Amino acid sequence: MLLATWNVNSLKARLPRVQAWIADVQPDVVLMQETKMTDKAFPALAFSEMGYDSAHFGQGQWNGVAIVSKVGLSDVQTNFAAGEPDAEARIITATCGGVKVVSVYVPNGRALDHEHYHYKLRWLDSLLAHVQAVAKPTDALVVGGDFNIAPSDIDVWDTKALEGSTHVSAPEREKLQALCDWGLRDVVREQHPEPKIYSWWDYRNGSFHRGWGMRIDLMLTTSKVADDTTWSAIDRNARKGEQPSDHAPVLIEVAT
DNA sequence: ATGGTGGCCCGGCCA
Repeated sequence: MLLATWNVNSLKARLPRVQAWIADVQPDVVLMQETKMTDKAFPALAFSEMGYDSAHFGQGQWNGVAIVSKVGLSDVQTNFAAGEPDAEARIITATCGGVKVVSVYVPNGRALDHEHYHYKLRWLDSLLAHVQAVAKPTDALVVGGDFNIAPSDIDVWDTKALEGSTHVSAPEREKLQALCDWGLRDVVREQHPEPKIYSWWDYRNGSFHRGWGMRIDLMLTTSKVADDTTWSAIDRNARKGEQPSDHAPVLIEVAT
C-alpha cells in the first residue's frame, strides 16, 4: 500500500500536476493540504475517473484538506473529533484499506510573537486529542500532512538563518514530540538519517535550486504501520517544472 | 533571507 501526503498549494491551480503525478506514481492513498477551495468546487469527478474515491473538507480561499483513495474510503470525519471544532478547514480523517488516515494542515504560526503562533500551539494540542479520540497506539494509523514544523535541525538548510522564527522553535517541536510520545513515529526520518531531505522550498530567491529547504511535510505512523513500512521517499522531482507546488509529495510503502 | 514568487482574487494578505 503506497500512501502519500502533498501540500498542493491550490488544487485548482495544481490539478493538472496532481493528476499527472497520480497517473505516474499510482499511489493508493493521497493526503492533500491547501486545496484552497469549497467542497462544491472540489474536483471529485477528476479523481473518480482515475479510480479514486475522495473526501474533502474545504472552506474556500484558504486551507482545505482532502483524502483520495483507490483502496476504499469510509468513516469520514471532518474537523477535530474531540474538543472545540477548529474555525478553519485543516483536518480530515477517514479509513482507507484498513488504515485510519488523517490529513492535516497545521497552522503556519507566522512569527513567534504573533497570535497565530499561539493558535498553532493550541492546534497541536487539539491534534493530539484528536488522535487519541480516533485511534489507539496499537492501531494502524497514519497522520500525514504539512506540519509546518521541522522536527530537528537536520531538517532545515540553515539553522542560523532560522533562529528565532517559527517551524524550528522548541515549543512547537515539543508538541510534535508529544504526538510521538503517544505512539506516532517519523518513519521517513527513521529510514533516511541523511541530511538535506526537504519537502518544502520557498518560491522566492531561487530557494529550490540553492537547496534552501525544510522537511516540514511528515508521515507520522503508529508502529503497526511503521514496522511494515518497506520504503519511503520525498519526490523532489514534483517540485520541478511548470507550475509546481512549493511542497513535494512524501511517500511511504507499507506491506499488506 | 524577511522577499527577487506565487497562491487567493484584483489590492493586499498569506505562505
